[in-house]
Amino acid sequence: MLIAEFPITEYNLGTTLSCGQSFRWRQLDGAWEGVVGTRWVRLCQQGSRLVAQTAEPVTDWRWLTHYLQLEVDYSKIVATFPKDEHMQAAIATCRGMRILRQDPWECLASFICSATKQIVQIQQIIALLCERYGEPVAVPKGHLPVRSFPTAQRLAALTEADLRACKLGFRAPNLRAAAQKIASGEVVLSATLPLDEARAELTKLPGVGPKIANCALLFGLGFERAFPVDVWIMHAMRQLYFPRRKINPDRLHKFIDTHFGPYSGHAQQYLFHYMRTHVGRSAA
DNA sequence: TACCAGGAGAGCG
DNA sequence: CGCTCTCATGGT
Repeated sequence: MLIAEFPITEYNLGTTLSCGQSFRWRQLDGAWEGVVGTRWVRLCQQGSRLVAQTAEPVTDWRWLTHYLQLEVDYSKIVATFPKDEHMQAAIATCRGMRILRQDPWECLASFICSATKQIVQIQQIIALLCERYGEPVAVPKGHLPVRSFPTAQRLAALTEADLRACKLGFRAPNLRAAAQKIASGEVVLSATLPLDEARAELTKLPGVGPKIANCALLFGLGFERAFPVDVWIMHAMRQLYFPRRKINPDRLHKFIDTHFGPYSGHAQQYLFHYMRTHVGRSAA
């Protein structure tokens, strides 16, 4: 099978693939093209069905349904979000947006590249890394060649200069060292440890602090309570939840832990996308 | 042009 | 502990 259809409800594919949790999807002729693991795939949402096309025959589609989290009950998650006006506005804006389940290494490495970069630039950096150091992936006839995201082993073998040439700047030594520690097993990407321990493991890596660790935990390792706080979320907190009040970091984390519920990571992504698309960064 | 970007970490008082 | 500075590069 090169083409499969999946019934979907309350799923917004476009928003999900372009909201800043992943960086390799491109919109082309009303469809989305990307690479999941080592497979090229084209996705198209037609109302309540999702059409997926691959380059090579597929019998087991779980790699895709798991990545897209198609089996997840959307309304159950949104029902746990707080009922405050800002969250409700964010839900209205982002309806159907899902949290993906990405490859943990690709996700971690991508967010190591993301530090103080705009999303467009992150996409460029990752495109360069894949183009130069990824493995070729099968594509349909006549399609431009595509490569997978480079493994930790591959990046670990590069020089800092190789990475700087991919526009990583001061992130280059961090990505290199992280790749080496993951490749050697010195640091483990665990989806089964308690959240705090999994985060502590990740922050052993150079260039990985709480924000980037939480991104890897949420988008790659399935920790749905991991709550990345970047500049946009700080704007949301200051502008929406603590207007004209000084934010004490300790109090902020208590608020985050208690206010947003068991799927706070999802709620975070709603606020992030809402701020970027409908509120803006003014009055920071 | 000046400011800022899905930050982290060192140095300082 | 809390603040400031630096890191590299390019978008707006």
